Amino acid sequence: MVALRRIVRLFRLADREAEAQYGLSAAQLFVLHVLWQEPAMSLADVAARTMTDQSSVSTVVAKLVDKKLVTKKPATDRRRAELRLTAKGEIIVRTAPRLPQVSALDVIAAMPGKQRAELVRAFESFAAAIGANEMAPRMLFEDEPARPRRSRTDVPA
Amino acid sequence: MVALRRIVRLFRLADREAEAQYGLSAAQLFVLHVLWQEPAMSLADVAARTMTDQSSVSTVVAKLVDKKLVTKKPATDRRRAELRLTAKGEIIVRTAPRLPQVSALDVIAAMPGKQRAELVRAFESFAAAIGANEMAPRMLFEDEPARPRRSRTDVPA
DNA sequence: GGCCGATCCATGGGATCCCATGCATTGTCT
DNA sequence: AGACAATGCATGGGATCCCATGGATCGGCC
Repeated sequence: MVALRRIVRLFRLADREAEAQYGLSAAQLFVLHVLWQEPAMSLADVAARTMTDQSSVSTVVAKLVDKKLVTKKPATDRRRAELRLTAKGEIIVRTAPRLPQVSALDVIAAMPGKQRAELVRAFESFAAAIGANEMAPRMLFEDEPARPRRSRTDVPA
Repeated sequence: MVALRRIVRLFRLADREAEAQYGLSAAQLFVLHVLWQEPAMSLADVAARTMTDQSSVSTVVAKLVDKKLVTKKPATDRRRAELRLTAKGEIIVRTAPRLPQVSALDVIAAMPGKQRAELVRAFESFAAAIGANEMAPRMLFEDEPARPRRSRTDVPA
């Protein structure tokens, strides 16, 4: 369906204005935004909230720490790191152009309630119909049996 | 919105079964599917239909040609190449697991007409609301003024 | 305290994606 | 025929994404 493909592509071709002005990629800006909403108690927390893999977030966050936009403080559990915006990072989130993913939420919030409910219902029924919801629980920290560590022997047949 | 993010993630974590069995990535399988629907008169044609960049398609198609799943034949205009599936490629498209992007279309086709119309309308109004449609015309070969060749001086400010 | 399984994150490897650019080809104009 | 702008694709560079894995840390059990 063309509309869905366009949406996906828009999200992919995220605004380059932030990059031109601030030297930030869309992924970096998205992580900044996520931390602006709430600091994270771990990298895995960020990964869950951005719905990307831990290893991807590790790389992006490292760059943001380099740029002094994010601080990374060892937690009590020394395997973890607490992540929050620096003052500089906060200014950037406030002044940088909005990512499509972020401004889309504004569009939805501004919708009349009835229309918004319809839209949400349509999206959710579609996500259920194509099995997208079965991908999510692992990422959303819902109660789940521990997932076996990934290995070659666990590759689905 | 969670449902939409789940959908996007599902598409990203495309089925790994094809990869395990056939050594094909989701992108490769998607291109096979697109060529199965109709051979392409050029790489740009494939790029438009997959809504990805020409350079990405160039790489993916090169690999499919290597694997003898696609043939690449110079066209009359020697800048272009005509692409079509080999017999081997056709067998694979028929027997390989369906990509979520492809099976999603089946889900939609199987919907009752009223529900389908609602869903399509929801997606299209959302796409319009977030400006996704303004990204697309260039890719869809619609009549448009020629886009200037990309160069550093054309980077949006 | 020692052992072991579980967990967290950094890192490697590979693929894909985009933008930019070079080179070959084509079409148009003089 | 020659010049030039436009077009198509391969390729380089960089970023991100995922899976796999290693090393450090933690928690539970003996």
